[in-house]
Formats: sequence, structure tokens, C-alpha cells
Amino acid sequence: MGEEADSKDCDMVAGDGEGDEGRVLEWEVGLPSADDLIPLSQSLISPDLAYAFSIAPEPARTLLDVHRASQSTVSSLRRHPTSSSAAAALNFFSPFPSLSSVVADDPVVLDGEGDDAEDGTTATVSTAGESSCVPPENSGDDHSSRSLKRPRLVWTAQLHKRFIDVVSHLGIKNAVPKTIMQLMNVDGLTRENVASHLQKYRLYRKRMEGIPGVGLPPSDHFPHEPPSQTLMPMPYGVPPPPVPMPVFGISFHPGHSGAKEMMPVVSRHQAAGAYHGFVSHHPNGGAIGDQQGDWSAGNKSGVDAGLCFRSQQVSS
DNA sequence: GACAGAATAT
DNA sequence: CATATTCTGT
Repeated sequence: MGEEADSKDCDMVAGDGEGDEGRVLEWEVGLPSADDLIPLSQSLISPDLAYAFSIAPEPARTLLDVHRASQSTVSSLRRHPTSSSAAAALNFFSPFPSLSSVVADDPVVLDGEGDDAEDGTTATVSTAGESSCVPPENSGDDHSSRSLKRPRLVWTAQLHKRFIDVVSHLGIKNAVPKTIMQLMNVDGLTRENVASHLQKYRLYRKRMEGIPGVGLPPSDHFPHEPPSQTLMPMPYGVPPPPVPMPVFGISFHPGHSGAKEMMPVVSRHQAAGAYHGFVSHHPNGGAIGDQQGDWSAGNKSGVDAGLCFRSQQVSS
């Protein structure tokens, strides 16, 4: 109906070949170099592997596809000036986000259905659910993606980080499920997913009110504030996998017999698994110093290399 | 009705 | 315990 909004501000994506002019180096800190990334044109998994797991061959994706998806997301976000405050929060999208690693600079894909880009930069979420990657075609009656129960979402460290980033940017006040969901830009992530997590997050914070030693993030903040690191990551344990866990991963449920089907992705970026653990403090427990794990949200350098989410939204 | 948030259920 | 689902109030 009205393509008025050009993606003027969006052209800073790496589309212009050597356009170093438009690049913000700060954003690239910690990112793998171009050489480390798997080219978009290359599938993440080998054909054999794909076949073995009955994974449909991915359509070739180009940078354009990625950009297109990214832009559509951004523009769609822009189109909804939600509220005043939320709009303000969205602001950091266009001009010049000084964020180090928040939202939407890369579209996240949740659900490997097959029409979204997926690469090193594109985050992907991973669900735990049925064993194999490919859900049986659905014999008979199923109406594509509708009425299908999605597999349980696993909040990986990456996902959680995004969550935290977004929440901290919005400020607790504006951090409501819908907005968070939008800003996280994770395809397939639902409002209830976020709501549920948010609920937990809030509980966690509440529990921690007044506890010295650890700073709590400002409950609210102003329209434009740089991503102050003053946020309170829930204890997400992830960062350095003590044990060699090179694989990247799909977080599968421990429910399935030994079939540990992780994509033997060669990525040397360890991709965190699910976070393990909230601190379980007892309400009246005296000792609160324990840090069962700390949510690795403070991890600036760790750019979300890959969230992997595979939903069994069989279409077709 | 859509949504947020809390309460339950799995 | 982590998430999902359901319920309730706005």
C-alpha cells in the first residue's frame, strides 16, 4: 500500500561490497572474520548429512535474501509505532544504534521451515522436541503450520542474551512480551514464549531485590541511552563449556534415546547449549551469595554466532 | 478481542 | 527445574 519508507538507513548492510565507509567497526568487534564464516552460498550441512537426516536441501540463499528478510523485518517494525515509549526504544534501530549486540542487526530464524536465511550471522533458534530434524510428513490431516504443537522452546544462552539485551534496552517498564518478541526478532518465537521467560526473569529479579553486591539494572530508563551494561542477566550458565563441546547446537531433549543428533557443524564457535539454571534461592534462605551460574549476558564479545532453533513446523 | 501478568500444568 | 498452558483482569 505505500512503500514510502525506503531503506535508506538500511543500506549500511554489507551489501556495498567494499563499502567500508558505511561500516561501523565497533559492531564488528568480536565477530568472526569473513573468512571464518561459511559463505551463504554454502549449505551448513553437507548433502550427505542432510540426506541422512532427511533434511530438505536448502534453497540457495544469497546475501540478497538475507538483506531482504532483514529489511522487511526492520520496515515492518517501523511501520508500527506502537506507543510512545516503545517507539522511542525502537528508535535505536534506525539512526545509529550504538548497541554492541542487540537486536535485529541480524534476523533470527526460528524454525527451519525453509524460507528464511540461515547463516553464521543469522541467528537461529532451536527447539527441543521430536528426535529427528525432520518431523514425519504428517500423514493425513494436518494443515500445514497450523494446529501443530511446537516443540518446547529451549532458551539457549544466545536467545537469552538477546532477551536480556532487548529487555535492558527497553527498560523494565516497556519490556512487555510483545515488544520484546518483536525486538528480539527471532522468527518463530512467540509472545507466550517470551511472556513465560519474562515471568521467570521478573521473579528472579524480585527475588534479588535489595541484594547488595550485584547491581540491578535500572527499572526504567530514558528514551535514548546507550546499552549500559547495567543489566541484570539472570544466571545463565554457559560461557565456557568446561567439557569440550564443539558441536553447535540443537538443544535436544534428553528424552530420546542416545540419538544425539547434533549437527556436526564444524563451527568452532562453541554454541552454548541451553542455559542451565536459575539460581534457586530460598525465600528465607540466609545465604544468597551463591552464584550457581551466571547468565552470560555480560558477554559482550560473544556475538551470537548461531542460535539454532528448529521447529517442526512442517509445512506442507 | 488483544494483551500482560500471574497461576497452574506438564 | 524450565517451559507451556490456562486463567484473570485490563
